[in-house]
Amino acid sequence: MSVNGGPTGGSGASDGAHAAANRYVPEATVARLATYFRVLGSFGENGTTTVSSDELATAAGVNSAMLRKDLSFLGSYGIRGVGYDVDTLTGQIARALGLTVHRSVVLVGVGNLGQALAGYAGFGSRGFHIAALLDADPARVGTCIRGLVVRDIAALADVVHEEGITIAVLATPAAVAQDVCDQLVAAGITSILNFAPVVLSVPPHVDVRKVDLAAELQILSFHESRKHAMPRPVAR
Amino acid sequence: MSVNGGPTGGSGASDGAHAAANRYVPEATVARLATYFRVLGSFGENGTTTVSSDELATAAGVNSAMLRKDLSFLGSYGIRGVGYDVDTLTGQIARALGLTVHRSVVLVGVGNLGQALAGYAGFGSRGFHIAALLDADPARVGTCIRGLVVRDIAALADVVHEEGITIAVLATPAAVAQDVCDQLVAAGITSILNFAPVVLSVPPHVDVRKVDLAAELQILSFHESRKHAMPRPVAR
DNA sequence: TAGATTGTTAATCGATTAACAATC
DNA sequence: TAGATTGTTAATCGATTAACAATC
Repeated sequence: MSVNGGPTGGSGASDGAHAAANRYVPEATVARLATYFRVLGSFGENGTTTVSSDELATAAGVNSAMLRKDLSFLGSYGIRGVGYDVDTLTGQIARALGLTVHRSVVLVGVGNLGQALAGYAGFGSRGFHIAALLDADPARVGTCIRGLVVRDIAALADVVHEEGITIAVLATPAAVAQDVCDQLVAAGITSILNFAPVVLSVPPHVDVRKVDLAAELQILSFHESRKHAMPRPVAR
Repeated sequence: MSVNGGPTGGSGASDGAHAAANRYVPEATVARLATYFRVLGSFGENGTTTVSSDELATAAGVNSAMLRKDLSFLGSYGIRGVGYDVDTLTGQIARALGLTVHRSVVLVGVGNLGQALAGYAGFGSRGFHIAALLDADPARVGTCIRGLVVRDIAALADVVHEEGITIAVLATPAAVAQDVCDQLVAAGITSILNFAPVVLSVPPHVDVRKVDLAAELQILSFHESRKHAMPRPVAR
């Protein structure tokens, strides 16, 4: 399945005014829905009940035409001349993102980065519960991190089945990431958030998203070079 | 400037066989160059001296036509019928990404995630040096993390000027991220890697890339919903 | 009604891919 | 030369944007 991109399969079926339950949603739109969801949360906390596409787009850092197009994939939940009801829209985006069902994740690899992820408050506050921590290092197994006992990677299949987990966060060293990934897939995991700087091979039914911290800096470095580069002489 | 996207400005100028120093490079290509660079590193460590576009593309998880097109933006460094020399190509990508000059970064916010980033070996091994750690919390200032003393955020301008830093990693709480961002920009930072779940406002000459961990899980959640969704009855 | 704002269309733009001539 | 593989073209595909009719 797609690795940080590629279209989201769906029907192209007909639809009534609100019958948008399962429409095709472009991958680029899905990524932005997560941003809209977060920004809507801030509006809600402020007590704002209604937002226009212009206000929401500005807060999310996108063009308002794009915002309206994105939202149109979910259905027609705005009111012309008025805007969007914050609560209604929040709920619809939550539904679209699958956040209305409880989602537990397993975190594999509690080294430097894994420990930080285990303690990252942003997961909990935004709909995800880290249900288990796993590691292969006997020195780490049995230790307690943020109230969770680190279990042996051998318990993976048990943990996944007991808790009904389908999403894993992979934060192991690069050298063992593919091996652990294979174990995750064998245990029934179908979505992986990969922090190890390797390209994972997975079967087609498994989604992988990768976060490559050094690559992000390299991309910034590319733009830095351009900013400070001497203009080239024009070709004669 | 672009926020995780948007084209990279450049000339469209003519070029000889190897005169690719400053050509326009699409943003999507820049992101993949970082992957090619890492994969080429592995080939080099293995002692491989030559790779074909097919081998490199497979290892990088992309189509070989796309790989060749990506590389063509850098110039013409392959040999028809043979492939690419690993060292030559590695060097050319390093040059394109601006990794041939030393790049120091400043990390602001040494909380849970910031501490992990400070200790993340992947930065150092892939061309970046964390030159300073800053925090606003007096309880953290003066502590030592991975051999670096945490300094007060008030020292930002000094640190940036002393070390010639233009890239910052922002790992503060969301509530203060925009304020700290403004300080970074005022101090002369022109590239920011943002881990705080907020949309940052920056002037046009500043690049921001964001890493939103919860958003990544939400995107996976979206696809999970689709995988397990009941097929909708066909409209009558 | 007049003003405001949505939802959608159509144009544009950028990215991906297959195919193949060039050439090692 | 024959075989292999690059670099580039052109077609396709998907994403973004401006503009505006629909409608609250």
